[in-house]
Amino acid sequence: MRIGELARRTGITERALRYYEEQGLLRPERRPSGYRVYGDADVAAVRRIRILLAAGLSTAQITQVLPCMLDDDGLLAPLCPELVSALVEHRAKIDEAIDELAATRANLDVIISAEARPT
DNA sequence: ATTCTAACA
DNA sequence: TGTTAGTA
Repeated sequence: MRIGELARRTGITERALRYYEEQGLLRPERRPSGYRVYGDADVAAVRRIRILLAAGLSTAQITQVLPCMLDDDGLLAPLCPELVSALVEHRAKIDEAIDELAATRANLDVIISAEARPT
């Protein structure tokens, strides 16, 4: 199938699909015309990519992580133990980000509650 | 009608 | 990422 059909079947824009290829996440074949040709397996591949992106992984990390992931019809499970620890570390990063945002929100609250009263 | 690359009021 | 221009 060409990019248009893959886009329809995955709900991902053609733009994003081409971007995934640039990042090495997909390696579609090329017709002599230059058109990309994807296989049925790519539909599942895109879903896996979306799951990993939604988990906050960068495209570079996804490229390395995908090879040691088990895809039990939609449910991704980390195989390599190194990957598990890497994901746990990623989770810690998220916790840090949450803390920083909470601090930022607290600073904003101080400003909001200090609203000037009419004189 | 579709897809491709490259580029950005 | 959207979008658009100019092609094949």
